[in-house]
Amino acid sequence: MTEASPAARVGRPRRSSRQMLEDAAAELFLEQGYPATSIEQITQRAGVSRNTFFNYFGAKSDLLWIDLDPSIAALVTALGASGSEEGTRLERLTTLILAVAAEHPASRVPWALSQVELMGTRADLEASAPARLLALAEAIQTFVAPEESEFIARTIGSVAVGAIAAGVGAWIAAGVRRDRLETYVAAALRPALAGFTNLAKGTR
Amino acid sequence: MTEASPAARVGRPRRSSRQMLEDAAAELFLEQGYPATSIEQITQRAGVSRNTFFNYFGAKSDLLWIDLDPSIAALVTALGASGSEEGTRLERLTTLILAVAAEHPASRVPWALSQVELMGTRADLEASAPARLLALAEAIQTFVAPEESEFIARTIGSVAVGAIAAGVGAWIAAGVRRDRLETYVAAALRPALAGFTNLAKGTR
DNA sequence: TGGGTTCTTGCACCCGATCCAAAAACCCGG
DNA sequence: CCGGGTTTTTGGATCGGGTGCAAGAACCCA
Repeated sequence: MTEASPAARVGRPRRSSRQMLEDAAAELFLEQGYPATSIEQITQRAGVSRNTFFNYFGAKSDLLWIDLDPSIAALVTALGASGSEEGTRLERLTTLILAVAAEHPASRVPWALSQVELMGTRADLEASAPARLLALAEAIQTFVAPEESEFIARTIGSVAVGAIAAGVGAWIAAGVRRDRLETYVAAALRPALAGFTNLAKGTR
Repeated sequence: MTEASPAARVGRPRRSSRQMLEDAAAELFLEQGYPATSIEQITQRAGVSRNTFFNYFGAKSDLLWIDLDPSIAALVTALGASGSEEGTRLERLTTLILAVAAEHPASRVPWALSQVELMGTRADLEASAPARLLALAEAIQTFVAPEESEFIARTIGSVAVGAIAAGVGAWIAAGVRRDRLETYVAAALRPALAGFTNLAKGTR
């Protein structure tokens, strides 16, 4: 996705181009729309070379996920780092997801998603979504894996991601008067995962 | 996705290029892998011009979905055409999905999916999946919309698609000794949708 | 002052995708 | 059997995202 910036304290320092690139891109996307804006235009406005863009972003579509990527990564690491506290992993899954959702800054509402039709981001947004969502699904799967069959673990991963996506989508679509993110995610996630409790005796 | 072929009985007849293109592509993907195979190579082996490819397929990645696209389309139309029989729409949703799954030919197991790592189809497969899955999610959403709130309808769409994907994935991964497709889809779909029944009094 | 390291840049290239105009192949009415 | 109307095929041109590479620039430290 996005190149990590190890902030090396040796060698040539980066020209702090990253933020400038993001800003230039946001401006141009608003002016002309996403598809009509070429990477060259972005780098031109930012005052750097075209290739420099790829030092900071792996793809043009990475710009669409600037607001969400940190929280997605946070959730993935949270799932990986969670020790064995009390409660079934399925219960703790919901808790963890909602906790990360609660920590997501209310200000960071992805313009690429809220203004899809205005900026024409849909196509690239769709194409670049699975890379994020599948990473999430896999993290969820391995998180619940110890207490579920492989098949059910995978299913929970897919289903949870679907629910999260629906929740986040509703949160974005709600407009400026929107409630807190956890509210939407919880409302979608709860019923989606309800059917997986006590599945031991049954379909498994 | 794939261009419709109205089979016009006037004008220049199509060379039966479509099947030839599919075959040539399948061969080349096996020989060299998907990313290493260019559209030009495919059309060359099929004996047609490069542009002809785009008369039959909207994108290279359409080749990856040859086996699944018909069933996806069938499900979408089935959801759209379903009159008002008995039972809640949520119940009929499962029935419809499983019916379409049951009609999917057992022979049509997408090689692009079963041989992901062998043929290197993952990246393009991911990028082209949402176009299909979102169409499905929307169809499901509008199907259950009359009996659910907008938010819950959307959530059901996302969650059901997640479950279906998990089921189909397991079906493909099961190898040649796989059971019938409906079995896997049912096992994933049932628990995923269970939590949405009798939601009227509660989270709604 | 001279490495070693990292960032930047230019250049070349590949490939998927789109657009357009011309030619080819067919059907049918006259 | 000849000449529109229609559709497919094709070639040519163009665009833009993405990759690879090698040279140079900017910095730190010894």
